[in-house]
Amino acid sequence: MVAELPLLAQPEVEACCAPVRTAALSSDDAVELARRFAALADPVRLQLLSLLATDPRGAVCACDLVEPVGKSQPTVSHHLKLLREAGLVVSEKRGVNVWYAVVPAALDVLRDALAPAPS
Amino acid sequence: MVAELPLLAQPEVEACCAPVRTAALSSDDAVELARRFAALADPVRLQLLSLLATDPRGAVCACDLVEPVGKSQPTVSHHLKLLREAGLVVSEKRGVNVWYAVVPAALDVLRDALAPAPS
DNA sequence: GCTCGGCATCGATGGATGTCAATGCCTGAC
DNA sequence: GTCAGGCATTGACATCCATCGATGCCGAGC
Repeated sequence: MVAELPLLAQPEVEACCAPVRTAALSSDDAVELARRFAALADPVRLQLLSLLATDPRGAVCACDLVEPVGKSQPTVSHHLKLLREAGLVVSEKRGVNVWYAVVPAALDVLRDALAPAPS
Repeated sequence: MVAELPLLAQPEVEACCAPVRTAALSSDDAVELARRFAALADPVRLQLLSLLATDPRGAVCACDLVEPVGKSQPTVSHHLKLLREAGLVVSEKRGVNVWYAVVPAALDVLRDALAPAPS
């Protein structure tokens, strides 16, 4: 339904940690989950994610991400790197430009971690 | 199904911000959402939330929260304060002790913010 | 009154993080 | 080869944040 451009290849996303509300979190699981939520704990990164997730092309050129968030190019590049390291986005070089796309499955994992306990 | 003890009163929880994957986030919404996710971006706070959410009594005495997370009493108190300020937990004094309970609706709000865009 | 126990607050410290200017590295065009 | 543009990296700086010891406050019991 989209994509004149091929979408970026989606990586496998590993689940993580029992849902917070279902079982007591182990210390290791808590560290890992916190690391992932930390990627969402910045306004610039949330705006970037939102821009990527809502673009009808399914991906956005890095050159089109700087102006909307109102930060310098190095700062945007820095946040994109963090998002990439958190597995929330993927990137791909296309000629001179770099295109970014969200990894929906990675957001789903975080969503599941907040799911209510069964019954 | 629970509660010999009365559960803590649940406050109203205000929704916040269009879902990240549905519409482009405004700058203000992004700041507010980031503030809420920041409350989840720490292992100790996630463990505390998990302890509260999974306790069959629906609430836990602060005195029973220090040992499980392996941090000092002031540190635990500090994190509980942040969780309270983020609206993720509520507290109530019962005699000498203070009891804490999660606010499930507040976690649901964060979950909804990560919901996939409607088809 | 005094004392003890539970929790919050304060103050200090070390480490993580957001930001930007300057710079480096590629790639494509000429 | 040279040049220009796009993005990443570096270095520096300021700010925030997690942590803990010490201390304060308050309620219950004596």
